[in-house]
Amino acid sequence: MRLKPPSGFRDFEPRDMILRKRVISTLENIFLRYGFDPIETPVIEHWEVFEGKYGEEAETKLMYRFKDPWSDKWFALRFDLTVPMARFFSLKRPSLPFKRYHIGRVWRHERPQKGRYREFWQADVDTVGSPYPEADAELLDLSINAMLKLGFRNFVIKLNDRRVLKGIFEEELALSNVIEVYRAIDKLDKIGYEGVKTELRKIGLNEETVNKLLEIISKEYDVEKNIIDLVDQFPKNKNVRDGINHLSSIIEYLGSNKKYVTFSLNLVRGLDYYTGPVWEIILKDIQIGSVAGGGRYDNLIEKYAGASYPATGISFGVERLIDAGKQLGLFKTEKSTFTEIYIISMTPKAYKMAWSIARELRDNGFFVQIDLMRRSERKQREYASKKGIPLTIIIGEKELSTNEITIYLRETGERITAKRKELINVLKARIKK
RNA sequence: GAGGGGGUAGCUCAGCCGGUAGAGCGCGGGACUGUGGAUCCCGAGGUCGCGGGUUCGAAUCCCGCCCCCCUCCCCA
Repeated sequence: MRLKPPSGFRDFEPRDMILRKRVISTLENIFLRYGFDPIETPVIEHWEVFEGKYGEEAETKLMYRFKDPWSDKWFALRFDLTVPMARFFSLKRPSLPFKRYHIGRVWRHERPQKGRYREFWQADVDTVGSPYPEADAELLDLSINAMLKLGFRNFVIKLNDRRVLKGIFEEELALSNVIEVYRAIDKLDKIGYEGVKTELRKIGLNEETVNKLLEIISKEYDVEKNIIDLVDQFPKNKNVRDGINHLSSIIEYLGSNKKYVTFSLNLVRGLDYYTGPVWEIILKDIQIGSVAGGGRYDNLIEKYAGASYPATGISFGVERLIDAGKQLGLFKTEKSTFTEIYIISMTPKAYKMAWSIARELRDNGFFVQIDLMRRSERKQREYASKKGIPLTIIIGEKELSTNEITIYLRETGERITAKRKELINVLKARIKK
């Protein structure tokens, strides 16, 4: 019997879960501040729901799909949370704008490596109904706040627009194999200009086109002013103009937060459903890929709903945030229990008193443990301190006779004596509830 | 799918010019009899990834397979 989970799947110990829950609730709290509400959808969907949404490679190689042996129907595990949301929206037709978040697992059958798993959590935030840049800007603003709240400082949001790419490469340069070209320029950060040059030649572009292309993508475009240059370069192209205008508006709404944003003509993103602005959050100090990604997908929902609904969203990669935060020393997995109080009993008689105190404390909302192993007082104390339980209560003959309780605070080594009747209040002063 | 590294106790690993297994941590218990995350003692736990070959004898040498990690690809 193999006890290890399948490749790319993981078990989480309490110490892992305590950190995960903290990260997730931080994100959730930010989402709520911007007025997004939670939904849940099933982990599997009918295959047809996913068909034609993500692109060829995702569908043929990366999705977990299977034929249900009982019904003979094709199903698949969800690949992201955006497409299930689109289905959900089309079924329920909530009022607009529909602002929802969804934190849950998704599955991708890729080769696992650092920061990449086959089962991982996404924290996805989307707005349906608004075609305007303010909806995109709100998500970027939210993202910046979320990153800051988690403790990240040195990050950048790379921003681009699919229409700009389309206008320049498909219309102006009339390239036929754009997908390959996009892939090549997407690698710019990794392999540099010379690397991209080699890739483009490999694709079969002539030298003139290669040079022109490199000239365009190698320019540093300032998010406020110089992106307008692009419009000047292609004055008659509507897609370029629309894209740039949209991006300019987003930047304007961001105000001082625009310092976290950079215009990246080499940002492409793989998923097929994006139609306008796209973005990715990159950590500068750490090589882990992007920790979040998203964009506008104005045509996706129409495939389910019949009518057109513009939408935009972003997904945070929970494991990447955690892995990166751990590596940067922002997060620690030292806590292995939520328990706040351990009650040590010295004798069987004292154990009865300990039991009744435990009940009282639990009734008052404290997280309490008491010995269940009939262990010695010494072993109970060892257990409490090994688990990192911050507060210990000791019950022995002395307490039984005087009706006073001894409280030991592990971190400071401080000892407090409290009358039995005042115990709850003394504890409440020490542990915020 | 391609390349690299690795699989020995729950974890991290040592042992590998062949003589059927060790450490540290962890885990369980005890001494210490009330404020000690201490110290000391004892103990449990391993088909040395799987199968075959060479050999009197294989964790160690040879072959095949499986799995894990890293990189590429792609992405969160």
